[in-house]
Amino acid sequence: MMIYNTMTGNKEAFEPIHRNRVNMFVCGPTVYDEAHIGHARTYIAFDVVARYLAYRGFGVFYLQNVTDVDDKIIKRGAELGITTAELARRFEGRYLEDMCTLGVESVSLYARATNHVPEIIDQIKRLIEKGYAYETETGVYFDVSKFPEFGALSHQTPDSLTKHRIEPDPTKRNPADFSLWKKREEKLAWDSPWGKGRPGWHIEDTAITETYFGPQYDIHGGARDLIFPHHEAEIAQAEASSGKKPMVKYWMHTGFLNINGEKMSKSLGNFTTIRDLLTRFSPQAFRLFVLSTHYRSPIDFTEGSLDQSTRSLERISNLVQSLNDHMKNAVMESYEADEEMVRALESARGKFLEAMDDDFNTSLALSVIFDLVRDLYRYIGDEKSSKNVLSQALNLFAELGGILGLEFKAQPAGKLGLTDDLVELIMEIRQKLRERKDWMLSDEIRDRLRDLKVIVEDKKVK
RNA sequence: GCCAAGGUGGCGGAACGGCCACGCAAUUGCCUGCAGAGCAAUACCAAACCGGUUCGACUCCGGUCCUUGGCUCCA
Repeated sequence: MMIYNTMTGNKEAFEPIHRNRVNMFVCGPTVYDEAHIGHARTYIAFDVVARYLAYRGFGVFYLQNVTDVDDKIIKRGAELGITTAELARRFEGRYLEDMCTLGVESVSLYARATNHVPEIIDQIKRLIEKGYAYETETGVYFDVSKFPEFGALSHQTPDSLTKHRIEPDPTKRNPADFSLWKKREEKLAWDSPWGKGRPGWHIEDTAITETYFGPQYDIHGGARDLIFPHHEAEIAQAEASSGKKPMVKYWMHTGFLNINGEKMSKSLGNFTTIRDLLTRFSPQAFRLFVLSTHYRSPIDFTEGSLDQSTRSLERISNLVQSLNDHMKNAVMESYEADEEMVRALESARGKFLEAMDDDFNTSLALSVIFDLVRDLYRYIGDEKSSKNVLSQALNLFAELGGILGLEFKAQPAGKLGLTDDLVELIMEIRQKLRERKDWMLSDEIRDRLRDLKVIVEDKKVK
């Protein structure tokens, strides 16, 4: 199994530190606002990574932080006139709901920054003791000049990192030095050896990973924009405080999600939240959309491509529906075509896993599924299908769908405010009309139901 | 300026030194009472441009042009 490692810029054979256990950390959200579809892209991608590792027999511990202390949270809380804790809990709750809707269910533990302040303080203390950090009137800073590897992940040398957009704190020795502890006399503050204050941006992640994983672990993930400075800072803090290198064996980064070819940002007004997305498209269609591009590539969100994904998903769901229908009438017989079909099923699984083994190539893995879909349509089109083959096929779709977090099921009618029984009743009456060849009325029923988003697809009248 | 990724058919999007990706959309045929679903077939040289290597390049090498992202807010 190969994983592309941002640190080395190469695909590397995946070998966890502890035989078949995988410790994996992905940077979670700062909970000051609704989660957007960029978050969704990244977390769906890593959900599939975790699912696949588990499928491959690894014991996966997937840890994610929730940053609930930050300038933006404080600012937003003040705007809304609520405490930072209230604000953070509100958006944390909404974030978890969104993830649940999107089928992101592989995370083993969510860890709040504010629940790990003692560990954060402890780590900062060690950094000062070892001479990697220094205190000024405004806070505690990491001295980048003491850590020559700073910049390795983003492939930059420390002296090239002199540009800055935000005016650096004047008490810092070097503009590239970053904050570990901010001295603040605000409501949201903790006691520390350096007086009241709160953690800097990067330290919560290394304190959390050290708590649960120790100084070294297997996979650290996040979106590309976190490579610098966030992940560089994490490496510096963790490796300097523990003395162990490397902190992380495999660095994985997802590509950005753009909207209509533009970066998503509040100032451009193209900021789309997960909730907004889900009023227009199904979570499953969005997952398919995300997985049809490799996780490292940028992906462009447009209405058109989501429509495409919706239809693509229907192609698979329609097949699974047909397989289930055939199951009802199938007999325990075997046919000539069976052997070939069973071989195709096995071969599809093999190719699917081969694609996933190659740095989680979900796009290629999906093409294997679509090839199989066509083969199965051919198979059941011959009207001779054995129960054995059909159930093997259905099991395979459940198995592979489970890896991708896709269910391949038709939308249930219940969601539309109609009970299944009522729809069944209408179907039965309409079927009688069709037997009498009352096409006018049966077509009208079909059209009217379509207006209600109930799609009727007829088979041959016997 | 520095660093990184990339330019593939009408669209989305993979792999690969020579063979059909796959999906969506389109056209035709089959099937169907019709529609849908589905099957089959078709789409002039699909590969940003210019050189080179090679029997052969979308795929390798060199150069040019362009796009996007990061450079301490950011999944």
